[in-house]
Amino acid sequence: MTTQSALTIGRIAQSAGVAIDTIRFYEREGLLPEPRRRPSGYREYDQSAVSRLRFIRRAKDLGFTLEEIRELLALSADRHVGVEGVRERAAARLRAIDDRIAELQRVRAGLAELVDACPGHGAPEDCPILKALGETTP
Amino acid sequence: MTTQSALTIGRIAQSAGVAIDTIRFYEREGLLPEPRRRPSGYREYDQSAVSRLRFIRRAKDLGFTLEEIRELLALSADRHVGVEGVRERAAARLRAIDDRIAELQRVRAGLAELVDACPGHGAPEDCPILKALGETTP
DNA sequence: CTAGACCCTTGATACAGGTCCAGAGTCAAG
DNA sequence: CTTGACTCTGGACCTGTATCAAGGGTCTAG
Repeated sequence: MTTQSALTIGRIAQSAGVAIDTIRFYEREGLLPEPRRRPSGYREYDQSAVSRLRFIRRAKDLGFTLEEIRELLALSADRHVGVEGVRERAAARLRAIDDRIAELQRVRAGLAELVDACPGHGAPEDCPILKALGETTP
Repeated sequence: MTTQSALTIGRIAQSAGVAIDTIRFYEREGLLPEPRRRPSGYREYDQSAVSRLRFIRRAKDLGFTLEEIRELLALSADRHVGVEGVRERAAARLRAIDDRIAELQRVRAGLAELVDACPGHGAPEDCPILKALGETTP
């Protein structure tokens, strides 16, 4: 089903949509296993490397750090506690996102109030934004 | 009203709640004006330095970068276009926050769906989180 | 065979926003 | 005067996530 074609780093970079340097960087960082090498030293990949790169990209889009992704990858290979671990990490990430959203909404509310109250002209002393930031004029 | 007491860097660090090194860093970066010096070379501050440090801290809490804060500070000193500029920057920041919130909510929805669908046990092949990330088992 | 595209390694660089250190000088209290 | 806390400078270092360069070897199409 899967062709065991030998892919070069350039090819998998292309099909996964990441830079070649990034792939070598991920390898150094332990996110990608070290691939086979040709006698010349060229790295040789198969399709699974592309899958893994896509995994990484999507997880990054979900806001996981590379460190967390490393964990997820380790967990996903562990068929004992793997799935529980993965679900737990994902739930934790979800909570972190919720916290971040709440925080941003707080900040947003504060800032929106200031922007609304600011006439947009006049003396710096009368600007509620500057006032709220704690200054009148330096 | 305000005492013109000579404050050392340690004192203003204390009362503004930032590290001494950070103050020197802000000075180098042009966020704080260079203060007077004692003959010994010690920096001498007055209360306004504390205000400015608090300004910086609050603006940082609102998500402004140091670069943006530098701008805000420059604008706040400009009594011609100052207030308009400040209001505009604040409004831009508000829009950026809204964008970020929307993005996080998209991500959150995607992740929540996966977490809900994951049974939390069983084979990695059956975990929708891992599946969605593009892997079965490495 | 050759030209040009590709790949290798090592190490430097970038961004933001600091933090830490060494070695030396200064200040205030007792 | 001594002691301990404070400050000075200059520069190295940190995290995270890459990106780039130099100098060389390899592969493939024509």
